[in-house]
This record gives sequence, structure tokens and C-alpha cells, in this order.
Amino acid sequence: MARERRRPIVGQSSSSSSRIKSPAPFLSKTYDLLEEEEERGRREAIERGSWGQRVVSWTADGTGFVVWSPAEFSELMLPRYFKHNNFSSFIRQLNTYGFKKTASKRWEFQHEKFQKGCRHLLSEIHRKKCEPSAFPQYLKASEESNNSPSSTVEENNTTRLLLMQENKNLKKERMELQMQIAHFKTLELKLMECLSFYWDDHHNKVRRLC
Amino acid sequence: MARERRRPIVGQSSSSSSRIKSPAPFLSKTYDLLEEEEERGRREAIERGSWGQRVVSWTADGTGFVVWSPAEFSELMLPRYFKHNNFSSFIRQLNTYGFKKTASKRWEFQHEKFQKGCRHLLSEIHRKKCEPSAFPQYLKASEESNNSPSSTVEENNTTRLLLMQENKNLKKERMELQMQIAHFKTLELKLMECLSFYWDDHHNKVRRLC
DNA sequence: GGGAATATTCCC
DNA sequence: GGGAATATTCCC
Repeated sequence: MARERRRPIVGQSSSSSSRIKSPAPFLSKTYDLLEEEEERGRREAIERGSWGQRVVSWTADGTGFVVWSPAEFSELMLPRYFKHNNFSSFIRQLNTYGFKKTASKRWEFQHEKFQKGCRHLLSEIHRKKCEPSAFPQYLKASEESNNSPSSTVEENNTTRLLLMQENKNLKKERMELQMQIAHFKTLELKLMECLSFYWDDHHNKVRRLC
Repeated sequence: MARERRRPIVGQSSSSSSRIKSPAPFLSKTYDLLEEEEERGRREAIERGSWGQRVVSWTADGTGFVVWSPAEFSELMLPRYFKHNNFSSFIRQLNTYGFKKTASKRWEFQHEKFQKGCRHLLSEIHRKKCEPSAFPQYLKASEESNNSPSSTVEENNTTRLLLMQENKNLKKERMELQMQIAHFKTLELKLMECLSFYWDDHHNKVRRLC
């Protein structure tokens, strides 16, 4: 049974500044799983001299992946990374995170930010629904009609409460964005320092050559 | 790995009339688990003539149950019924369904509708939050205070309009912050490119000097 | 594909 | 204890 914590110990506190959010466990695990299978393929190629069948692999250009054998994938690989062995649950997660099925006759999936060799992009992938600032889904329909002249006192109260919640969410979001910006500012500073070192170095060289 | 469906095949359709709702899987499983342990106790009593230690059991009067050994319970029993082996997750579920801890020095829990010999009562136990017709939990508290006798319809309307304005401002601010972030991302990319140029340059020089 | 209920985890 | 995010299941 998989028992690792969802996220690493460091980089946790939501109040710490200038952190990089770790990617959703689902994404890291799916990426791990592909790397593991890649590695297995490599090992077997050396041992046996043959490439062998793979259960799942990156596409040739590394912009997507294919589950070649859903049955083996579900029975053998899923339970080692997730708390289930259902292919459909895996697919449900892919959809939640915005992956697209990109071939009609194979289980091939793609996401702009999910690419071979680009683990650092994973943290830019987010769940599709429940945007922090959005109203609860089931109330959205009623919202439009609520502000009409005919709306009752209770309807107005409902709107007011929802606005308060949306407001709170927006403030939380603002805080997160501000922290991201703080992070970028630090990064920029470091890059500029680094750059100035090489800049001096480069121009000293140019001077010597004259 | 537990693989049974959450609910039996029959009694499913939410549109069929005169059906008996099956209880939440968590409740059935917890009940099963207690019956299983009861049965094991009975068998061992016959085989060995002694009652033996139990990991979990109904209380003497059957109105609650006690986890005598959380460690064994978590390692040995939980994974056979649930997709985890964490005692705290089990407790979280008990709280979700409204169970109360009824002893200070033991892990003893009770729920009015969870009693020995009364499996049919399980379907009357419901999750505490997210009643379909209710407001989100987090809004309930503020609702009461806001609907106090002293607040007039006009006051509520004023509040609502102010909230809408603040809301609009927050969204504008969000947009601006997001644009700042986009700017930083571009900048970072350019700095990295630039840096990589000087990096190569620097290392070529170092090589020539050797 | 995705909405929604339930389960599991993480955090206060 | 419980809010909230993520995971898993079930159903349309």
C-alpha cells in the first residue's frame, strides 16, 4: 500500500513566502510511473538486447504518453502508485487535470505542461473545476435571476452571503499571487547578480583582446 | 485491495420509488468489521476455551464500540475494509458521520443509529455537512448574525452593493497581478537565455586558459 | 467527459 | 473536531 505523504516535508507552509508549490500528487506519480517504465525498458534492452513490450510510454516526441496495455497497466502499475486498480479512475483524474485524449484508437493523452524531461512544469497544471473564486456550482444558475427587481429578501441575502464568500476567496487568491510575485522578484535579483558576474568577466576578456 | 462496488447492484436508481437506500459504505464496512471481530472472538472461545484479546468490540450494552488496540486495528483490520491504514482517517470518517467519542481514556464511540444487532438503522445515518438544500457550512454562522432583527432590507442591499464593488475591484487586482506574473515569466526566460550565452563564453575562455 | 457523492489526506 | 484539498467511485 502506498503510504508516502502527499507532498514533501519542505515547501509546505502556505504562509511561507517565495515558495514553489509542489505539483499535485496525481501528476508526480503519473510522471514517476512513466519514468520507471522508461527505465525498465532501458534495463531490459541492455540485458536482453531486445527492447521488449512496454505497458505505457512517452510518445516519440515526448509531448504525450500512451497506455499500450490498459489491463496490465491497471493490474500491475496503478496499485503501486495509487489506492486503486481501476483504469477508469485513472482516466477520470486525467480529465480532472485537463489532459486530452489525442488518438482515437489508442489510449494516448496529452497536456501542454506534461512533457518528457519537464518535471518542473507539473506544478503549473491545475484541477479544472472549483476555481477558488467561483460560486458553488449549484447556485450559479440562480444568481443571474437574483438581482432582478422581483428578487425576494431571502434571495438577496443568499447573494450577499455568496458575495462574501467569493470575496474571501479572492483575497486568498490575491495573497497567493503576491507570494508568487515575491518569489519572482527574488529570483530576478539572483539571476541579475549572476549575470553581472559573467558580464564583468566577459568585458574584461574583450578589453584584454584589444 | 478492497474492490467491491460501493453499493449493491440493486436499490441503485435514485428515481425508483419505494426503495430502501443502502447505507454509506463507510458505515456498512465498520459494522461488518465489528461483526467479524465478534465472530472471531466466538470461534476462539470455542477452540481455546478462552475469550482472548479483542482489537475492537461492541460495548457491553451494544450502544457503541471500542477500539482496544489502535495499532493492531490500523495495521490489520483497516486495510481489509478501506483503502488506507490510518487510524486518523478512520476517526475523521466517524466525525463526518456524527459519531461521538464517549470515554476519555479509551477509543470509544457512539452514534444513536449505530447499534449492535441493528444493521437496518445504518441507512438513517447521514454525513453532517453538504446537505443538498443547505447553504455551505461556512456561511451558516455569518448568516445568523447578519439576519439579526436590527438589519433592515435596505442595509442588506447596501452591504450587497458594497460587496459587489469590492468584488469587482478584487477581480481587477487579480488580473493585474496575473499580468505582472506573466511579465516576470518572460523576463526570467530572457535572463536565462542571456545567462546561458555568457556561461558558454566563460567556459570556453576557461578551457582556452588551461 | 464531467457532475456529484463519498473517501482519504492535510492542516488548523 | 472539522474545513478544505485531493482522490476514488458512481452515474449521466
